Formats: sequence, structure tokens, C-alpha cells
Amino acid sequence: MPAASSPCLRVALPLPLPRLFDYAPPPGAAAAAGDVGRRVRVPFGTRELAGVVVAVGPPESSAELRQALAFVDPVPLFAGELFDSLGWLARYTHAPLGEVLATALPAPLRAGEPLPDTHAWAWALTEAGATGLASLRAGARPRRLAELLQAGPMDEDRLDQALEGWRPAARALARRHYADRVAVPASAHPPAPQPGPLPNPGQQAAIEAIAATAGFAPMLLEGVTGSGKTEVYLHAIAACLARGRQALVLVPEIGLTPQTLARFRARLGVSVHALHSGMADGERARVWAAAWRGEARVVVGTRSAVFAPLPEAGLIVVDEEHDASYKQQDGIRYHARDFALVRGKALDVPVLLGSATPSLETLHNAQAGRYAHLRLHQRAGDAQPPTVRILDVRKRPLQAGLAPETLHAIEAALGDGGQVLVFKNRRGYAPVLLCHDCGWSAHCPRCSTATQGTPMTVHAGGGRLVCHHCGHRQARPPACPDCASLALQPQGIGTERLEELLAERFSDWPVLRIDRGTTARRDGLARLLAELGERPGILVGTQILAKGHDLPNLTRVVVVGVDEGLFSSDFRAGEKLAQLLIQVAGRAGRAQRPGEVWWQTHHPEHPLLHALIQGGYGSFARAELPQREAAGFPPFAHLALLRAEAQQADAAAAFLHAARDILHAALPAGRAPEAAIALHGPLTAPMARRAGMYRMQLLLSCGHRPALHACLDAVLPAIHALPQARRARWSLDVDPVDLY
DNA sequence: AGGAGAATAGAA
DNA sequence: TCTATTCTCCTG
Repeated sequence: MPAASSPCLRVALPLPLPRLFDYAPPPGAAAAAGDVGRRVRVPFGTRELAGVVVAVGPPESSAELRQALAFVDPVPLFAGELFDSLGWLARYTHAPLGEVLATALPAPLRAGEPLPDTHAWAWALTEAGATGLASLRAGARPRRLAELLQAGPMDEDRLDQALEGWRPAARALARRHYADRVAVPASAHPPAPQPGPLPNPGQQAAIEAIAATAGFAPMLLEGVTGSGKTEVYLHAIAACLARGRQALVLVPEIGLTPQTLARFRARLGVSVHALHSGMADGERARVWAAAWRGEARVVVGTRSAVFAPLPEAGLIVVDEEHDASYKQQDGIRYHARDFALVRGKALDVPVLLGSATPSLETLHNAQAGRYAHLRLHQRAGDAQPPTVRILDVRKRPLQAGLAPETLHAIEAALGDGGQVLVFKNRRGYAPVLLCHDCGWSAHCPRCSTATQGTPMTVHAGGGRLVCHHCGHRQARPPACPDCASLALQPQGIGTERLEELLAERFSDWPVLRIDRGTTARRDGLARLLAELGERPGILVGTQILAKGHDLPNLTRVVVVGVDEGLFSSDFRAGEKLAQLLIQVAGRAGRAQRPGEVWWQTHHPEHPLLHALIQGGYGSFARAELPQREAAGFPPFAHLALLRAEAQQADAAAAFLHAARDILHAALPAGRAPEAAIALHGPLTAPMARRAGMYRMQLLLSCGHRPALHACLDAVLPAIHALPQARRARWSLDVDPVDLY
């Protein structure tokens, strides 16, 4: 055993413990400053863990240290900017560094596997192939592929561009032993970009503004749907590549379509690495490794892609920056857009935030001059903005939840050969199952709000009950459990029922339902849309249809259930609804055909709807921001939410009361009012019980971010040490997005 | 977190 | 009295 005075490895382990663990270096190694950022395997109690060396120095305690087992990495995996930024993230989220570092890694790397190889794959003709080539049918794909390979082995991503459908052809050649798949070193072949459409003046101005920036520059690119934000991204990325730098593009969870990737690949002329939750762990680790080695020049990915290492970074793009999927809702509750800005600053590169409906936080920063504000007013290709109409359905007879005017509008659009989108933000067959005789309705046994149980949604054509909050499912009861009546009726309308009713009413046209139920498979959505093509028909769907795919023949959009978002208690509900309505409306009339949007509502006078109709999203935002300021909500105040949940309601309450007492005692007296920290609660969470757990929360708000963080820093060790903390599951959410 | 050992509660 | 389950402690 080495002497206690020699330097040790200070290791961050993936544990919910706010501390590091010291180890003697592994056999045959001495601890050196250059070990910082390397992963090590260490013994921990009776188990073995993989952690990250975050410092080298004298041990904290004088006790005999255990010895690390072995380094995983020959050189630091976390170095430079990424290491520093993740340290910042741990401090900002008040989470243990070890957990933050683990969150930043794909699963295999988190588990301590070595950084995988990233050689590219290429196809090469065998000798048999070279001689047998002539025997292949002329003009057929295998023949054309073999001819391409005559010049030498060819990378797979080159083949993607050179020959459509080459993969089956390659398999055919391989079967005859005419060709082999061979590993080749990842070659950074120079970009061979394809020209795109000529930018319009608005796009040109934005492109030039971005080109004129050097170093860190946050920019909001605000452009209505269809104004060609992606074109601007592509120009900025191409310029970044031309300077020999890497680009990172973040997209929302459901925005990353195969079409998007194909478009990026074709236009940029380099391989584009995707990183998203649908990929296998091994593949993610390979892409992460490719970014680490600088081989991946363009990384396009969802939330967690914000952790991609970028040794040669030149640009970060966050598309649809307002999207809620950028906020991680469990574990380390980071916000990918905000972390992208932090990384952009540390990397000293521009960060481009794009949206048709910017978050009020971003808009506020732009208005305050902290972000450059680029605008695209014009829709690409001379497309006209859709006209939006509010349809007052009070006292109107509804059929399938649709007013007669709405049905006529759908019929007219179909008759004109157009497609119609009927948007309903509620999945399933019906939102409630009700007993017509006694008034009983089906509620989830494991979830409830403060005042009532949450209804179970009828699914699968009426045969099954599903809770949308916890996923609990059960068979639909044949009779009322209270009065044994058989008069159980599905009430209200979900997408499944809407699809059924529309298919009945418009039997001459195809009706497609697009929601999590029908698009569970990876490219389910693309498949369904490709099937419909440009034929007239009806799409029934939820959120998932609000973005992504181009639907050039979509001429009419009907939104039902607008009212459900109008009177929510969440202070962000209005913003979310406005964003949704504008995003969905933007689906209409993308090409030459003018679009028409109908919002069905029982509240035609609601100021939110009026603001949107009269002045669009900007007008809504101008009205909303002062209200946020008056109410002391973000972006004018900063929030942190202490959540607790437990099997027994009083365990959660006891913890939060104890935490409140600690906080209260620590609140700095006599501060400037803007640095004052307000405590709200403990209160029962709006969703009081979820999956059988009782849930409570304590909200902290403060006008001055550093004061809030200083307070949390001062108080969290005591909160961690509370005896009540072990009787409840608790977490701290800095900048919470959902307060449910 | 998760494993180990201690404490405690139900079945023979 | 013995085993099953919950509780508490600790990790370098």
C-alpha cells in the first residue's frame, strides 16, 4: 500500500452522494495531474463501480485508502471545455458531479466500457466480384454497385449519396461473395455540399449576420413556420464546416426525422451523425466516440446530444428552442437549450436558437439585448400565411365533437383535393367511462389530484382503460362496480373515437390517426405519411403532428379541444397553448395552396385567442410578459422546486416542512428586495398522487439568480442530513418547467 | 444507489 | 423459536 501522504485519485462516482471518494492509484501507476478526466474502476463497499477522476491530490482523510482497480481510459475522456461545463452543470443543478458525468455518457461508457472503435465501414469488390461482375444483369442495382466498387472500396455514407437502395444490392453481392464489408479508418473527406435553393432576402440577411459573428454569440432566429429556418441553419453549418470546425444541432424529441437527416447529409456533403433515444446503446457510444475524436463533423441529436464532446466546435444550433422536450424531467434535471448556451460560451462559438414561437425566457433575453434577434418574416416559396378563424361552438350541435361548419369546411377542403388535419390533444377512444345510471366513472386507483381521482381513458376501441399519468391499465369493466348497471358509456372524444367517427362521416376518403399508439415504431410516422402521399384525406392526431414533416398538400387545420388548455393553473399553460396553436396552424398551406385554420372553442372572447388572431405569437408574448413580471414568474424571477413523494402522505409533508424550516432560518435578512427569496408551500402537488405515491412540493422563487443559488448551497447539506429525508423520495429541480 | 447487518414482526 | 421483511447505516 502506498504511503498515505502520496497523492491520491479523487473520484466522482455515479451515486446520489454529494461528495468524492479518494483512492490510491491502481497497481503500477502513480497519480498524476494528467489523470483528471480518466475513468477508473474502483472497489466500493462490496461492489465495483466505474467513476471519473476529477482531481488528484492529498487524501481528505488520513485513513488507509483502498486502491483503484484500473484506469479505463488511457487518456482523459473528459477534458477541457466539456469537463468544465459539466462541473458547472453539477453546481447549477446542485447535483453530485458523479451523477452529472454519468448522465453525460451513453450507457456503455457509463458502465465503464472502453471508448469504442469508430472506424467507418466500406464495401470492396472481391476478386470473384471483379471477374464475375459481367455476369450480373446489366442496369440492375447489384451490377451498378459492383461497377461503382471497381474504382476501389467505397464508404457507406458515400454509397448513400451515390446509389439509392445500395444496401439490398450489397447484400446480394455479399451472398455471391462478390463484395465484402470492410473496416476503414474514419476519413474526414472534405465537404462536398450540394447547392440548395437561393435564400430569400430575409434568409440572406440572417445568414450574413451569423457569418459576421466571431466567438460566443447567442442569437435568436425567429421565423414563422415555413420561413426556412433550416436553410439558414444549413448555411451556417456549411460555413462552420468550411472553417474546419464541428457543428452540433439539437432538435426536439419528435423533430428528428429520417428526412431531416437525409436533407442535412445531402446538403452538407459530409457524414451527419445522429444521436437520439431510439438508437441502440452501442451505436450511441460509437457516435459519442466519433465526436470525441473529432471525426463526427456534424452531430444532430435530441436532448442528451448536448453532452457530445466537441474538440473542434464551431457552432451550436438549437432548433425549436421553446420545445419542452429539452428539459430532462427526471434524474439530472438539466435544460439542453440552457446548457447549450453555457457550452457555447465556454467553447467561444455562436449559439443559434431557432423557433417560430420562442419561449418567453428567450424572447425576454433577446428584447433585453442579451441575444441578437434575427427575424424571418417571409414564408419560403411565396406561400401565404394561413388564415385563422375562431369558431364559436357554444350551443352548436356537435357531431363527433365537430360543429356543422367545421364538417362542411373539412368536406370542402377534401372536395378541392386537399388534406385536412384534425388536431385533438387527447389520445385514446374517450377520456372518461361513465355510468349513465348512477354517475360512477372510472378513475385510476393510483393517481389523483387534490380534489378528485384522475379519470382513466378508454382505449383500444373501447375495450381497455389506461391512465395517462402513470400508465396503469386494466380491462374495461362489463358493468358498473357501484350499481351493477350495464349502462357504461364512454364520454368525450379522444383521437381514436374521432378517427372512427370521421371515417364513418367521410367514408370516401382515407382517415389516418397519428399518435403514440400508431407511431410507436421507429419510423411509423414517416411510413403512414408516405402511404397517404399527396392524396386528399384526413389526418387525426395529437402533439406529434405539430412539427417535423412537410405536408405540402395540407390545406385545412381544425383544432378541437382548444378550451382544455385555456384555464389551467400552470403559469406556463398559456405560453404552451399559444405555441401549440401557432405550430399546428403552421402546418397548413406550406406550398402554393393557401391554408385555412379553424379553432373550435366555447370561449371565443378569450384574450389569448384574440391576441393570437390579431397579432400572432408576438402579440401574445407582448401581453404575457408584463403579466409574468407582475406575478413574479420567470423570466423575471428564478424558480427552484423541491419535490417529495412517499407512500405515506405525511412522510413527504414532514420532509418538506423540515426543509422549509431550514430554508426559513437561512433566508438572508435585510437583503435588497430583488434578492429576497420567497417560499411557497409545502403544497400538495397539482397531481397529488401519482402511481400510488403522495406528492408534495416546496417552491422557491427569487429575482436574483446568484442569491437563490447561494441559499441552496448553504442549505442543501442540512436538508440532505434530515432524518425525514430518508423516509421520502425527494429531488431539487432548478428552473422547473412543469409544476405538476 | 444498493448491499450488509440489525431490528422487528408474523408463522410454527 | 425461527424466518421474512423492513430499517438504518455506510461506502474512501
